[in-house]
Amino acid sequence: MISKKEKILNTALELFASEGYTAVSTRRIAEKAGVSEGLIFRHYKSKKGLLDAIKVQAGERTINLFAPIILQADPKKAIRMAISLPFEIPAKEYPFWKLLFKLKWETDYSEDNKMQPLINKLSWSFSQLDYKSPKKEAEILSHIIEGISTTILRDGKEAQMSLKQFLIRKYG
Amino acid sequence: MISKKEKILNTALELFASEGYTAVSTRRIAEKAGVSEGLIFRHYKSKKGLLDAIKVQAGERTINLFAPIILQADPKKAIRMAISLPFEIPAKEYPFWKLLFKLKWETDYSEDNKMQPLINKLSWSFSQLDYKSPKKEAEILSHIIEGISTTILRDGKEAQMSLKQFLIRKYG
DNA sequence: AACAAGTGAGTGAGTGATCACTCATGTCTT
DNA sequence: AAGACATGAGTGATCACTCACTCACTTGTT
Repeated sequence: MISKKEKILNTALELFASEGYTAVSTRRIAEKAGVSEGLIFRHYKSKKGLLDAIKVQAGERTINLFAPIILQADPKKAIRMAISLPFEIPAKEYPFWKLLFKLKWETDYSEDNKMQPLINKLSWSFSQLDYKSPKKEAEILSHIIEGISTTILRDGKEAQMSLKQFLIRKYG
Repeated sequence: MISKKEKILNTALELFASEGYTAVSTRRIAEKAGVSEGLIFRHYKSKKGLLDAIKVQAGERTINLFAPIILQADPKKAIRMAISLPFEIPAKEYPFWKLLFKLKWETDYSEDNKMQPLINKLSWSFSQLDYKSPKKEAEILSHIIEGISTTILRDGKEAQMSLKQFLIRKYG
């Protein structure tokens, strides 16, 4: 059984992702979620509070996504997993990650870089494999992964599959 | 002498870039630009029309930015110029490019990929230099350039300078 | 040269619609 | 009965946009 509180959060997430935070009214969220508008403010104080709750969830989901890579002891495997990461995201979660990528451009949210733990792990991996500049290699690969993620979120993963193989060969 | 019409466009550009399209009211644009609110609608029919005018300018500026690279006959030089691109943008133009990067995530704008001409040129360059998979190399480098651009627009270019040198060595 | 007629940039009070948010009230569950 | 959950009409504020109007300036006529 999914609670009305969760229903509100999921609906807001979906609408914010596709149309943007300011463009979506609390009335529309309530209608689409099948609850009264007042209930939004009972559970999440304000519209901003609703967004904050989504951001908290975003942080948790990001950690969960990175966890298996961070914990991977084999540097080669860690790099392969990082490259595969954008392809592992199920399509039904696309709205969620789209919203995260949008939020990167909001002034008060860009500060804490969610990618940093992954970059650190990649840096460690390249270091283990005796790359000359592991830190720079890690930064570059993280840019590539982020770029591929962006493309996948916009156009789907199919067209990017061959690029994945190319990267795994290149870094393998 | 800068016309009021231009003043409106520049002010809207600045506010849209820093706070987002929907978050900025036409009243605030008028106040900051030092014109009446009505004038906005005389020159640009609607708020959406104002955004469209900015998008047209964006397309022109992007072409101008890529032009010297596209025209470069030496493939090595073309690649170096592409890598240097994010560092050549003057700080006063940051709001403009920030807005462009934000707009990438708006549903009706993401379709036409402004980067494609640059990717094609890079692909040609790698081909000239006998890379095995010039197309994929070009896609990857374009992701790196876009990632560096994003970082520079958010945090400034200083911290990225060493990465630029690293890339030029790598691809040189 | 003088003046009437016309043009369009520019104004700002005013419009209905919609915004985030409140609160008196109703309906469950125990 | 009582407290938590839930409602939706109502609130002032703000939204994008309109419109009647002014005024500096150009154009046509004599």
